[in-house]
Amino acid sequence: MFKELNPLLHSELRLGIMSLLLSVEDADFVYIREQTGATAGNLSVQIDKLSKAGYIEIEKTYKGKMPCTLCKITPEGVKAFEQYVDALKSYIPFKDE
Amino acid sequence: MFKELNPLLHSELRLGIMSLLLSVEDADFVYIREQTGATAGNLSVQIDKLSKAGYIEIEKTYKGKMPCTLCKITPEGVKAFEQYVDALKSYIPFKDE
DNA sequence: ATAATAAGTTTATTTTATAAACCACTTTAC
DNA sequence: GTAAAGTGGTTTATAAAATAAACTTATTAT
Repeated sequence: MFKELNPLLHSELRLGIMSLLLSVEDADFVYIREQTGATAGNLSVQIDKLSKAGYIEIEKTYKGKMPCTLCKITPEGVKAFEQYVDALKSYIPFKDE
Repeated sequence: MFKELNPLLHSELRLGIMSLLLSVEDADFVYIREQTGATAGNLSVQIDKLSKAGYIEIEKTYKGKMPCTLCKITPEGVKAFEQYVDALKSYIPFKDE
């Protein structure tokens, strides 16, 4: 009847991160924080979870002298997101308006 | 950028309950438990939360001599569900296939 | 009468999300 | 230079949530 919702994606902030990363080549920590409105601590934790699940890749670089954490969605991440959306459809009658 | 996801609805079980109740006139506790696969304890708690939020109405009746808890979605519940779906769309590129 | 089952509820436990506190470094002001 | 403030995060502690286990009350079967 209802498909299981991947708990790693069924989280407002993590879903936002993934949604954002789906639409860009990559994004840095600060940009993601600004776009999602998350606190740095929360973002750090959630990014780490997504990374450990293999849904995103993290590259620590520098922008000038400042540290810069780049995030990029992986193919597994894209697949998991698509499956999550598919599962959601079992709960929700979606129509594009 | 991303709309807020009503935390009361952004829960796998509660979303399932609401989705189910949207499609029927009403449903009893046992039926909801069967359809969602939830344990009775979990279902009891989540139904209570939805009820306290005014999203569903609970009527305690009897089926023969057995207690029977009937649930029915309220207009506020329908509205909240629709808003939740709308918010979800800010995270997810939905297409009907 | 006793045992098993049904329909829930209450309570306790585990997990999760979130924020507060902190660290390393950089820039700005004196 | 050195102190103060700011940037980019991480770690740790707290609050909230989901979930299951244990319990209650009544019913049916033996």
